[in-house]
Amino acid sequence: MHEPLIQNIKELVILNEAEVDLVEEAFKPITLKKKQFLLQKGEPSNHMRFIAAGCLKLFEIDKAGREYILQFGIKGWWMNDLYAYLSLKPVTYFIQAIVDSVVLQIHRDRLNELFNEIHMLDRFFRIKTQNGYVALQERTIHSMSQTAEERYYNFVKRYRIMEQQIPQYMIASYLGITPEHLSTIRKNMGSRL
Amino acid sequence: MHEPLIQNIKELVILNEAEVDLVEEAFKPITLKKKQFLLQKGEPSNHMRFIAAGCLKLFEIDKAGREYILQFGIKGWWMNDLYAYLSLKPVTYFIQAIVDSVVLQIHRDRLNELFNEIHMLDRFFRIKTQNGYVALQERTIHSMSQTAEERYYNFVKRYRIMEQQIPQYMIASYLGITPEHLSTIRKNMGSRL
DNA sequence: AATTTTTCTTAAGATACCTTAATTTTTTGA
DNA sequence: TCAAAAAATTAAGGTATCTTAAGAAAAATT
Repeated sequence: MHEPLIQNIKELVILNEAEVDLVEEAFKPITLKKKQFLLQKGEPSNHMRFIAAGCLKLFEIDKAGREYILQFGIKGWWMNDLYAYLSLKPVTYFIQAIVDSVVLQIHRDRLNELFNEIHMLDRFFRIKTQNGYVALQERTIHSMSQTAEERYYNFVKRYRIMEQQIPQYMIASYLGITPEHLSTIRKNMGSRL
Repeated sequence: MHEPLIQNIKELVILNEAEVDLVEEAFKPITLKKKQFLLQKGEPSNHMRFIAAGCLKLFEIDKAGREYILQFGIKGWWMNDLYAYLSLKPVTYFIQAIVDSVVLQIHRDRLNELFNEIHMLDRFFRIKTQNGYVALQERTIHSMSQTAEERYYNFVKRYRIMEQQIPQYMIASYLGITPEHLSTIRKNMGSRL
């Protein structure tokens, strides 16, 4: 259950056995059925969350009821409404399982304790967040400089594994286009894919 | 010279006097004339950088020579091609002074030493990066869900201080629109501003 | 296997934003 | 203080993407 988490941490920092035990004890599993919500707008987000299995989406719904997907997550990814988590304010996003999933989560208070007990954990989250920031910055550049077709092509190339378990209309939302437009793009790309 | 930096760090974590001295010694000032480059595509980015005065932009230039501004920075902001800094690869972005500026910078090697000497520094950069991530995520959502006019209006409301020292065509680039379109938007907004 | 629900496709008309190009205004530097 | 450079405006025509609406295909449920 906890192996992917420990492996994920050990990719970036060194933990001794006692520390591994501390971490394993602190993270509790949550299982989610397809379409089940992990987080809904207005709730507090008191946990840091790691995806141990499955696939989830983090998204916003605007006043017109339109859904904007900020992030997909699969096994080995971290997912949260970080602003709500850090500020203790109610979340503005939703997190929902796209397929049956397992999430490991730790309460903010316990994680903050762990930061003092395991110095390397501060470092781990620093590096993780830095990497996430870099990826998001790249997405920002691409959303400004590339056409929808280019963005779709790059998404498929980069996230083949995800693409297979995610419906097309969600990918469209992630790319910032309508499902209808993505459909036309796919038709036009034809054999090039 | 170093006060804004120390203040910036002390907003988030506690440093004792010895640690303050260490930090002040480690960060070296660089002065930049308006339009001078701090970083150009292809160079390595071996320093973490803090803006002590002035205003700079971080941007990409695509094959067609078009400029896409990823970030503005003023006094009290951090600025870097984080990917290049972390990966040791050549930078893909440019950093250029918009007005005369002063930057405090520390070499990666020295900063990594400091992470071991001052545990709170790991935490400082973790929190800083988390905040940056949250801000970037919000920008992503807005670029998907808002019109150019809404984005401009929010930019002006949020970054009044910046807006005054930055030419309009750069703000257009940051917002992902053409200078011509921003001009029309301003005309249409008219008295509403 | 049949039915319902979800997802994907197609197409026509609408619109936000872009491109190009010329002109005006503002800022900079000699 | 004037000339040159940089920045902002205007406008016409073009294009990427959206909206709406309907139907087809695929997947889930009974």
